Amino acid sequence: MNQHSSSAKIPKTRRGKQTREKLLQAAEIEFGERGFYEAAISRITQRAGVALGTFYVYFDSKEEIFRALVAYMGQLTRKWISERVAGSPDRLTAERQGVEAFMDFVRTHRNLYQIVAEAQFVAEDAFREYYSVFADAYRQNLESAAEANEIRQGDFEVWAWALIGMTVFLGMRFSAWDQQRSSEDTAKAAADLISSGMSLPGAGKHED
Amino acid sequence: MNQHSSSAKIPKTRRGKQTREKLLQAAEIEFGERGFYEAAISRITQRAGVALGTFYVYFDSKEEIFRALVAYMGQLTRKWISERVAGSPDRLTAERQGVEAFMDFVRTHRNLYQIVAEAQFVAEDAFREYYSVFADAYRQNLESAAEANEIRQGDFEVWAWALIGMTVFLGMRFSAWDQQRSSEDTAKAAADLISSGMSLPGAGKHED
Amino acid sequence: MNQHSSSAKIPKTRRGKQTREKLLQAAEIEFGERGFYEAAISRITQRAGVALGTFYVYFDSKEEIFRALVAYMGQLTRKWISERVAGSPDRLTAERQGVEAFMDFVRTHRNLYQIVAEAQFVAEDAFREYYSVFADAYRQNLESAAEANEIRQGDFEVWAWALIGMTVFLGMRFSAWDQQRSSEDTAKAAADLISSGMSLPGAGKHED
Amino acid sequence: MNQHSSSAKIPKTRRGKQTREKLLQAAEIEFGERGFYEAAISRITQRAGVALGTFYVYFDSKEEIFRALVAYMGQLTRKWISERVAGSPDRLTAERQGVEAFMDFVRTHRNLYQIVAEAQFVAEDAFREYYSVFADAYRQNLESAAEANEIRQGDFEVWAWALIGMTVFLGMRFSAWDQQRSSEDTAKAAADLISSGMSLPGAGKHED
DNA sequence: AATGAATGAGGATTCATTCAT
DNA sequence: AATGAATGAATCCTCATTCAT
Repeated sequence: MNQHSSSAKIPKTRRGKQTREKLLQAAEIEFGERGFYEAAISRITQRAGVALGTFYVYFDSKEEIFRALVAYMGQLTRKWISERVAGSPDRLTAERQGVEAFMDFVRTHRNLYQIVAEAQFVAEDAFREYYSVFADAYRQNLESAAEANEIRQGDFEVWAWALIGMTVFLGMRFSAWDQQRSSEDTAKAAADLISSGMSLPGAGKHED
Repeated sequence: MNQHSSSAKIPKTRRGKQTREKLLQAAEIEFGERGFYEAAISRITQRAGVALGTFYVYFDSKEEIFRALVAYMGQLTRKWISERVAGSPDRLTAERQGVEAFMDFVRTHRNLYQIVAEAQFVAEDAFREYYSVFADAYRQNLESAAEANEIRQGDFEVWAWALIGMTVFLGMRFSAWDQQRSSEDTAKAAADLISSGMSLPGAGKHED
Repeated sequence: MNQHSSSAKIPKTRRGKQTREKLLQAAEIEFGERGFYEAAISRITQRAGVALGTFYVYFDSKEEIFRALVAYMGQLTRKWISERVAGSPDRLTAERQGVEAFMDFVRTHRNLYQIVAEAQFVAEDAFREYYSVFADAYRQNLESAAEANEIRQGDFEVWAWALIGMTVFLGMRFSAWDQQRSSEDTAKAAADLISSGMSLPGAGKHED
Repeated sequence: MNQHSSSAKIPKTRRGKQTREKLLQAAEIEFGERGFYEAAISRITQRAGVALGTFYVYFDSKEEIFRALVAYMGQLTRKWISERVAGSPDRLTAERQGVEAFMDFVRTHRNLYQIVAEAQFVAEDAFREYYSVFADAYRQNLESAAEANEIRQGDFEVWAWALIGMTVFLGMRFSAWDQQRSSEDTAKAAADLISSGMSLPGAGKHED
């Protein structure tokens, strides 16, 4: 199951597939550690244990493998989170679990987080794609939850992006920068804000 | 008012100050349009109308001027937002105005937004500084508001970063990527979420 | 009719011969369109519909197939021209027909012309061979014609090369570059010069 | 008088001009000896005694310096020939002197001849330009000569290209390939052909 | 202060050729 | 005969930085 998409140059033999995979793994490390611009193809091939030219047997350019990686990250992130969120009793619990899952994801895959973040500058379309997929799914979830009367109505398009931004920044601040707070704790505080808002308990809602 | 200054090489003559300013302005455009890595000092000096060597009269390196720019952006953003938020009757209104102000800031200074975002990879400390200043102020505001009984109690450290993340992503999505929605509209929806949360109106708060 | 052959690696099976032929044809296009240096073996094999490695079953190197092609061009050009010139009533008519034939050859086989011309740099010996064969034949024709009293005596060695040069440049200028003039017209003007020279009709010949 | 044209990147100091000139001279040797494709910028700069990067201070690319060289060759060739032909008593003598001059030019500047010839593949427009300038001048000379009654009327457009082709091939064959025949001798034989044609002395001219 | 020439390390990419299967 | 994966030398070009004037 060759997950990492690309264009042509698909290996036909088992050996080829293995080599491609080795390159992808090496690239993940190299890009994650040094960033796109400081990364060197030669270092990727060295890490992969193949000759420089071998890289170009499987990828057209440095940018192409980067994009392939971002797309792969998308799959990986979604899988990671959906597994962790699956089976939530309700939307609000799912929120908390989602934030926590993402924070743990960043802790576990710091490199991958770097790659996605830098895609904003290197391959903006891939970057947009990455988050748009999340946003779409998010919006649908919110709609479903509203229909199921688990949450109230709202502008879910905006909410989705707001929640993603919140999650990403919490992951950046409390997972990538330092890990002084537990993911669980942080997620709980975030879920509290999301579900109840900041206004005083007694205050009537929808006051605008 | 030489806003940008940072470390050494401070010009003494009036002419020197002008040249430095011209370089900073040129750098803002160049970095904003092409990003740090694709930007070239030679192009900055060309834009500024000075010789290549002149750059090194005022800055030690490419990174230094970039940092100076990020720091400057911090001042600019804070000024822009605080002006727009000043005089809010309450915290909740301030929230809405803050989001809207940031979104408009991104619309107006797209280049600057790029620079700050890329600082994450080029000058991480400057990037952290940029947001930490916001987060600290935010937390204090929340604390004050809670004391003034405008909002309820909460984990303001987390809330501050969550709110910043929301704002940044909404700015990215609905100001930088496309502007199909008005800032006002988007900010209102965000403020709605922030103040009241997603849970059903009737549901008792603080159920955890 | 394996016209192209040159040195080693001659295929024994029918299938082998076909493959070799396919490679030669693909090479003709590739070299003709892109020139020797910009041509790529991989593109030749792609065009031929075989794997990269297959190339080296039939040819030792890029240069070898190029030489084979130049030799083939020689045969082709001579055949084309001699057919068009055969049966000329006299040398002077043959001249005109020869120029015209070459010009049409260039129009019809623009790629081949490119290959021969570039051989000057890639395989100088093959290039010299190509033209020397023409020059030798040309000289002999002139000698025969002189003996048959169709033309006057002269330094046929030089004349032969001069006439070839004329023809090649006319083909280049008025067939390869643009075709604003008909081959017939151009050939007529050239033949006029060749047969009668530029000097005034009355002027005594052989004045030196 | 910076003869070698180019685009921008014009040196402003004396030192700069000298460096540019050194590069041009080194390039002439490198291109002449190895051809465009086998030539290496690094070898050019080595020969010129400057660092690799210095090349790009004065030229945008390998192709650009090559073009500059071809243009320069044009001036050089024209100057060489016109000096040698100046003062010819009549067109026919001028022809002989022209052929001889070109042949000697090739003997003396074998490298330059190579460069121009290869331009056909590397920079076709520069190549066309090179010969078109000659052809235009040639045609005008023939027209003037005809008006002065030194030669008869004819299709001078074609004649000009024919004469150039003749000259080039004689230069190639008897100056570049080997020098067994003297330029003088060869030119005389060529002039004989050009002025009187091949047809028998008695034969009426303009028989078509 | 300003200039602009010079530097050279660094890196992406191409491609002819080899070879195990 | 045919395949296609692997190789690595070769080369162009960029650009931050230095320095003499």
